This record gives sequence, C-alpha cells and structure tokens, in this order.
Amino acid sequence: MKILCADDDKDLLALIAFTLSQAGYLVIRAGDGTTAIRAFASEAPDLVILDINMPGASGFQVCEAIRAQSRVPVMMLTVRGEEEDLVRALELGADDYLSKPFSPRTLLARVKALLRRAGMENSAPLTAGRVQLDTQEHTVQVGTRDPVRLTKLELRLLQMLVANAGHTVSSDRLLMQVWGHKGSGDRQLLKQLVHRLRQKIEVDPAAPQMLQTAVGAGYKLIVD
Amino acid sequence: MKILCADDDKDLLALIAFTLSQAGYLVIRAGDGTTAIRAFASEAPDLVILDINMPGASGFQVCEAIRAQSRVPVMMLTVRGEEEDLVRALELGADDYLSKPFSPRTLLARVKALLRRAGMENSAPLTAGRVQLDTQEHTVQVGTRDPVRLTKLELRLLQMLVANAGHTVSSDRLLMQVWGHKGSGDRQLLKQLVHRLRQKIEVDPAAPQMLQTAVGAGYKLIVD
DNA sequence: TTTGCGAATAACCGTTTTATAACCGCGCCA
DNA sequence: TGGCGCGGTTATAAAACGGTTATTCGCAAA
Repeated sequence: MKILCADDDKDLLALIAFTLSQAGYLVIRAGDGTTAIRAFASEAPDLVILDINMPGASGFQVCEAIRAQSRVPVMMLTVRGEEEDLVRALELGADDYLSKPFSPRTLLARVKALLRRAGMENSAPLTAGRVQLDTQEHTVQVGTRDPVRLTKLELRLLQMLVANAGHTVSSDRLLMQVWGHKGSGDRQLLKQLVHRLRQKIEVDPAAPQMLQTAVGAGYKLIVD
Repeated sequence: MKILCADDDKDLLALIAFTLSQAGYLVIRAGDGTTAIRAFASEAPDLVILDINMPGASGFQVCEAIRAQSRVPVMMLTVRGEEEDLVRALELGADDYLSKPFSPRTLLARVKALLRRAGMENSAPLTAGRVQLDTQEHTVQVGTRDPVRLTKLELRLLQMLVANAGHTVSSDRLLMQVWGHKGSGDRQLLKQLVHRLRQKIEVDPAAPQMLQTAVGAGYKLIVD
C-alpha cells in the first residue's frame, strides 16, 4: 500500500513517514505542492496526505489536480481553527482532514479508516456502465464505439459525472470541481462545456441520452 | 429531518451546516446560547448539536433548558481533554458528544446513529409519510405516483413543510426560509407558490388534502 | 511568424420560473 | 350594507435558465 505525503515541515513529514512505514505502508514524500503533483503522477499512490499550506502549490491546488484525474482518498492536514479551509477542501473532493497537532495514533486510525472506506479495490474507478475514461490518454470510450479524445476541462467534467453516475450533480459543484472557483458568470462556461461534451459522446447530441440535464438542479450521467 | 446547530464559531458552524445539509438534513443555525433556546422553541428540531462554550448561554444551560421540556437527542461538542465537561454534559442529559476537532464524516455517522437510537431514522432524511423529497434531483414522490419535478422555490417550501410535517408553519417563517427576507408585499408570492405546489402534489388541487392552510396562521403538511 | 486548438466572452433564441398585478369570493364587523 | 382583510385564482410581465452559435483571446506547436 503506497501513501503519498506532502508537507513542507520536514520534521512533521518525518514523523508521519515514520508512523506510517512503521505500520507497514510505503511512504512517498513530497516537500512542496509541485513535487507532490509530480510524485502523484509517477507513483500512483493509494492514498494522499496533503498539508494545506505549502510552497509551490497549496494543498488545495494539489487536491484539485489530483481530483482531475483520480478518485484516490485524499486527507488534508490543517491548522486548528481554519474551518473555512476545511469547507473548501471538502468541496474540492478531499475525503477527510486532520487538524494539527495530531497524535500518530490518530493519524494511523484515520488512514486505516480511509483505506477501508475506499475498499482499496478501486477496481476501475473511472468507468460507469458503458462509459470508460482513460485519464492517461484523455479519452472516453462509450460501449464499443471508437475512443474519443477529450480536452482537459471536458475530462474533468465527465470525471465528476462518472463518479456520480446516476445521480445529478449540481451546477455549483461542477463549477467548483472543474474550474476550482464559483464565479457567478461562469454558468456560461458550464453550459458550453456540456454542449461540447455532448457533441463528443452522444449519438444524437440534440436529444441527449447519457448526459441529461436536471432542470434547475444540474446534470447527470445516465448509465444502464 | 430538522437539526438545530449552535456554535459561536462561524466557520465551524458553516462546516457543520454544509455537511448536514449535504446529507439532506434541514439545518437551523444559532450563533449563541440564547438564540439556540429561542430557535429550539420555535423550530422544534429533531436533534440538537450544541457547543459547550458559547456566549449568551453555555451549552450546558441550553441543554438544561431543552431537557426541561423535551427528550430530543442532544449532542455536545467539546474540546479535547476536557473530560469533566463531558461528565457534566452527560449528567445534564446529553445523549452523545463529539470532541473537536472532528471529521465531517464522523459527525454525520454520529448524527445518524443518534437519530437511529431515537427511533427517528425509520426514513430517509427528507421524508414525511408518503412524501419523499430528493433535494439532489429536485423532485418529490408522493406514494407510488411518479416523481414530480420541483423548482428551486417549490423545493424549499416543501422542504420546510416536510421538516415540520403535521404542524402548521407560519407564513412569516416560510417567507423567511424560502426567500430569506420578510418583505411586506411578499405574502402574494407565498400564496402563489403554494398554489403552484398544490398543482403538482395534490390529487385534486382545488380540495387540498396534504398541503392545508391554517387560516390566519400559515400552512401545514398533513401526512397519515 | 503563422497556425491551430482549447478556452473565455458574448450574443441570440425559446422555454421555464419568478414577480407584479388584478380580480374573485368569503367571513368579519362596524 | 359596505368596507376590509384574507386566501385562491388567473393573466401578464420580467428575469433566469438552458441550448446554440459566432467571435475573440492566449498559448504552444509547426
């Protein structure tokens, strides 16, 4: 089991690494955000622990980048009393958080819980029904049709929909996950992106079968 | 299912509210003890979450006041390592406690456990009798009838009524919850909204069975 | 440099949803 | 009896929403 830990506090990082490797996990370390993102791509860890305040890229940015291509469990480390950070982290798709200072015992318990929860047999995290995402190639394949290339934003959008296949995802949530912020004028971008995505994955884009809109609520991906 | 949350930490309150409403609960907020007591009286929540340290009235006092008139489940929030607080809280009749910091997931699990223990859980968060709300899809389903799509305002109104099923809710409170303000001319909007909602959920909208009006007071949802 | 592509900005259309307004009927009470 | 408040209903105007298309911008590859 491979765990990626990112924190700019060398001592804390060492403590975390020690605790986890003691428990039998393989720990990958990153001292800043950009390193973390790179490490994530090259190591494909089973779980990620991110400090929020880091040089390079903040924990938020790293989390966002990771969520753009994977659903691995992400745990955020925060300083106590920064609850608004938490809201943001969770909205970005983090699965749990731990506020500093924490005991190694707590850390371990939470890590185990998170891994258990993830089932760890993430089997094929990026498929739903006949829809198959390939984040490496940036492509989707629907049924036996030819794979279609997707842009970065299209991929992120579809990823969110695949992850919640069958349930509608609110526009706000999509906005947040795809662009990382919730500007008011950005509704336009979403409907455009949906439009482009439909052109690519629907048999008849004018009468969408898979990417349906839930009026007033958001969008959802229908899989049989 | 209605939950009253009292905490003077705005950010934490926001986090709690976010977590719970995400899970489909209707959250009533209070920023201090006295507000909490007043809100408890007017809202009759199904569960109460209280911070111990609050201006106005402490969590202890609020808990005591609530216990003087109700057996509703109460969960206390404590800071870690203040065990004597816990003892006192439990003696005052609190049903559970959670020490900060806690993860949203934990909170949700404990809340559900508490509701289950109280026997309130028999249904999903937002159902009352044969009425089933789906806040994600923006739909209601009544009995075995086909689900009906609701607009944003209709959903909020119905949510309020479902949370108070069987009891009449004053027009002012509905106005407040649905529109967020209490303008004078807005009575018109309410009666119109009620009208539209009846068209959607009543068998015979001209003779409402479920969404009944309490003349001079407000409206109430009748469930068997 | 030009070209090409993804993304952002903007505008248009038809539909749905919400707000404004008026009218109806009823019970109440001076 | 007539004025008044209240709730229900209907009509219409205004705003928001979703789909679509065209244009512009920024950037990196050719």
